[in-house]
Amino acid sequence: MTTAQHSLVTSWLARGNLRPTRQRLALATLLIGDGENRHVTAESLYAQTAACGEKVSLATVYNTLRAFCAAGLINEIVVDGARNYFDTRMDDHPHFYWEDSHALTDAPADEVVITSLPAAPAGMQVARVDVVIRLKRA
Amino acid sequence: MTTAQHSLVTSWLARGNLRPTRQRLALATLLIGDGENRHVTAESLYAQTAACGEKVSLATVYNTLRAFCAAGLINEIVVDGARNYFDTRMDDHPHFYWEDSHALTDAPADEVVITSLPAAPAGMQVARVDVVIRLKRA
DNA sequence: CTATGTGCAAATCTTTTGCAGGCTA
DNA sequence: TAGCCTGCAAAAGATTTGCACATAG
Repeated sequence: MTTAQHSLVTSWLARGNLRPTRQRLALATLLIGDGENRHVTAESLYAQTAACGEKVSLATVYNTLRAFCAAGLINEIVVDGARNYFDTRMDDHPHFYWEDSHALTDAPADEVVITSLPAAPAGMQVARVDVVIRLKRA
Repeated sequence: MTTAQHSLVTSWLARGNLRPTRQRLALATLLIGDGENRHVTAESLYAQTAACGEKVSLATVYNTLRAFCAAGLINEIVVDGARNYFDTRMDDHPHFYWEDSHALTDAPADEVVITSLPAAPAGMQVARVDVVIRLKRA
């Protein structure tokens, strides 16, 4: 981890009022360290920590992803009943879900245009509009 | 179950090449017996069978919903990592997901207009576009 | 009669939780 | 120091599966 990454990640955690522990720094660096958006599952992120030599328990990966989510630093995306995905990008945007590989990627937001949306039922408000474009092998 | 319902449900099962067993008839009647669209989970459907005196095991409810799905008679909708929902309506249409009650309902399809959609990546095709409008208490 | 379908209990898989010890502010 | 974190193992929930018995065609 470079010093530039370190301060980026540290301030990111600070924004969520989360203490910069070794484990959180490691996970946060994997998530946002290079400025790219990431789509991970607990398992995939856990595998990455192992791959780069960081020692973080699976339970902590789960707990930390939940903590990041509760702190408004990442988003949870539901596309597959078998596992939870988390997205480092916070704005409401469409996704591609690759059904054969179980991969989740961003879809170009400017190419998905929703012209109209029903009003929320009485007493309710729209929390978010999820658009998932499910892809299968042609 | 009226005779009209019986023939409706029987032909529905036949369309999926599924034998009309007592359990399947019971479940199918609850799902499409009155012509209305239903959104169920395995648990909710199981509870309904119990409520109307039909004896079907929970495992069979799970297996049967999977069978209906594989036969193209119902659709699986993913909106909540904790449980699977099934929709008796087969066309691609938007949903309201009530986050506080975990209920899933149809959203008026004509009020959700998607003007443009990105092309599927090379070698892929769009299987379905899921639109879920997540509602929270206002 | 033969292939399917069903029920039960056990197994699986992902995610959460209790608790003792460690670490940040 | 006080409170928040972490790790481990156990718990929890939803769903699937193995196997013996039942049933549709």
